[in-house]
Amino acid sequence: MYYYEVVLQRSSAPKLTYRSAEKLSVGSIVDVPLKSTLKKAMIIEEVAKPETFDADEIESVSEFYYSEKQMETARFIAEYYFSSLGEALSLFVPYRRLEPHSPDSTSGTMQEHKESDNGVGVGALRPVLTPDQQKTYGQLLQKDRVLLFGVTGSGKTEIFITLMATMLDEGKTSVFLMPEISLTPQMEKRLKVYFGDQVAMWHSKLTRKKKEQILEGIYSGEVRIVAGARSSLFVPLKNLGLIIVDEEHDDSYKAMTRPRYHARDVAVLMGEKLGAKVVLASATPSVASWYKYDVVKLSKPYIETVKKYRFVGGTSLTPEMINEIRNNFEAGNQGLVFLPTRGNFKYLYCESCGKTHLCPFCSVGMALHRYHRHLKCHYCGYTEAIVDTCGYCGHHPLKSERMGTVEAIEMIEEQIPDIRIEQFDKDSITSNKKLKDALGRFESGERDLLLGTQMLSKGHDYAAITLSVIMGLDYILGLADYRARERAMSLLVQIAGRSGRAREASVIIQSNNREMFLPYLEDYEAFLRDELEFVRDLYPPYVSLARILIAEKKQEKAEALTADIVEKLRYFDEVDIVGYGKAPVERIANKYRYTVLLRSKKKIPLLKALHSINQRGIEIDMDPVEFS
DNA sequence: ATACTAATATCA
DNA sequence: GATATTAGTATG
Repeated sequence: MYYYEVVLQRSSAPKLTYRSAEKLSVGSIVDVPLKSTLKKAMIIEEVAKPETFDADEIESVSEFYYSEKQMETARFIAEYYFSSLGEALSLFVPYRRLEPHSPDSTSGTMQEHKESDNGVGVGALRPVLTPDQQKTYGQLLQKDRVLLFGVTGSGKTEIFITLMATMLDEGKTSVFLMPEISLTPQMEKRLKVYFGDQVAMWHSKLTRKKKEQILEGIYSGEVRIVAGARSSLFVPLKNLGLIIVDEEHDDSYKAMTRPRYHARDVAVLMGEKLGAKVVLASATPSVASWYKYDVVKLSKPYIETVKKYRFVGGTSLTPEMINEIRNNFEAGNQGLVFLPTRGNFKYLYCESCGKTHLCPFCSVGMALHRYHRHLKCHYCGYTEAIVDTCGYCGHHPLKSERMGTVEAIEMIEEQIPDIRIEQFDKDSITSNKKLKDALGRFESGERDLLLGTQMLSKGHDYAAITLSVIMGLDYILGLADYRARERAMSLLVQIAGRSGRAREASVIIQSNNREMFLPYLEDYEAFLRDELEFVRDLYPPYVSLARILIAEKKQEKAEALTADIVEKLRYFDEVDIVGYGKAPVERIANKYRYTVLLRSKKKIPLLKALHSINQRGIEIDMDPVEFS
């Protein structure tokens, strides 16, 4: 009789031990009886016969299994991102055994499976590259892990396609990550031209049927390129040669539910484990990746265009901005208006000098809590009375208002009666079809103005836009986030990049921090250099951050648990407690929320400290990107 | 996680 | 006193 420790699928339960008359391999997916039901479970380890209890028998063994590499990666994710192994493994789609009754062929690694040559004799179709693209492609070939820094419109996609074609010719498969499901249809069209049925689009919103079809293709070896959202990382491709992470700066790569992994970082890890090349790419790379990885630049835009930047003041749609929109409209051109998305909080900022009222201890914006009549730092919890006068220039009163998409549209329509506006935000774009329709109406010229939130910045190709209006950048700058500057800067460049693809364009930037943005408009590298100095010794990539979330029905309990955790953490002298207290969003789903923010120069001591205090009822977020 | 159990609140 | 809701605990 054999005994095995198993973890339950999608469960945070501890490891349990079951017995089997047959020898089974680690990674096998089995059905086990628990209480009165059957559960799916994964075999983790063979163990000796337990002495303190009688183990139940494994009910059945499925034809699916996790490879050693998948197991290793899942172990890492569970350890580093503080999930159970059962939860981490459940991210992956398992492999399928080739022969149903193969005698324990040990769980294969991804590389062990040699691809049967799928009748690709003529070599994969490739786009024609410009000399610049060709050169960049050559540079990428030489690196195992690299950040491709290419301005919008520089033709990164053709280079990706060429890389994937090369992989195909070598008998290797590729994964191509994009931050948003909404971006997949556009990319699908381009990829299909070159790869036909060898490419499949993958994301969590696919129907079960569709997923099964694609998996069938992957198992049979027909599908050799998987492109899509972050879950594409976990499909069972054999012989993986390349992982591309497009728009690598995008926070959507960080999972907001357990396991709270960062797909970009896991991609790098998997690349190392599997010996696959990893290419991160962005027109506005994250400061962290810029610091960590070798950079290859592709600077020459595909189509050279001229952009005129202009800064304007104010905090809402000013007559000046409406005039710009009107002029552009009357000249028969299309335009784009961005305003910052939702945001649960309002911050105090000075209309005169544009500065945000900051926490004296954290250099982040103090949030206005009107209900409590106070200001609060969302990092350390420091609170103070509401101030009314700007600490920098003495101007008063301070402003705290923002404008939403609906108000903006009403205001523009009122003053430019004939203009046709397409609303483009979370409220109006609730499905893929609506997205396609909205973009379709704009592209066909049925609409004159595209007005929306963050969605506008995400890599969609728009036709010949000649005017971009970017509102509320100061609001983003003032967010309680150590990357507020990075977010504002990247947003500005991304949105500006949507315009002027075909001809000269104007970019109107509403900000009182002209001097902050101006030096970097044509030189993002300079920004990255300066920003690295700005965060040195305080924030990533120089240190690691971790955030502990405590949520309890009873406030006293949450508070006590927080105090208890903080007390325990004081004994770890390599870990700084940046701050702790009520979470910015104090109550969600009837639970009182508290947070602790930690900082450490070294990962290992930080992980050790966190593992020592980990318990149910708390959530640990490694490398957090959100602080609400 | 989840089934099961004990403890406690709710209601007629 | 019976039933609904919540908190606690063990699961193999």
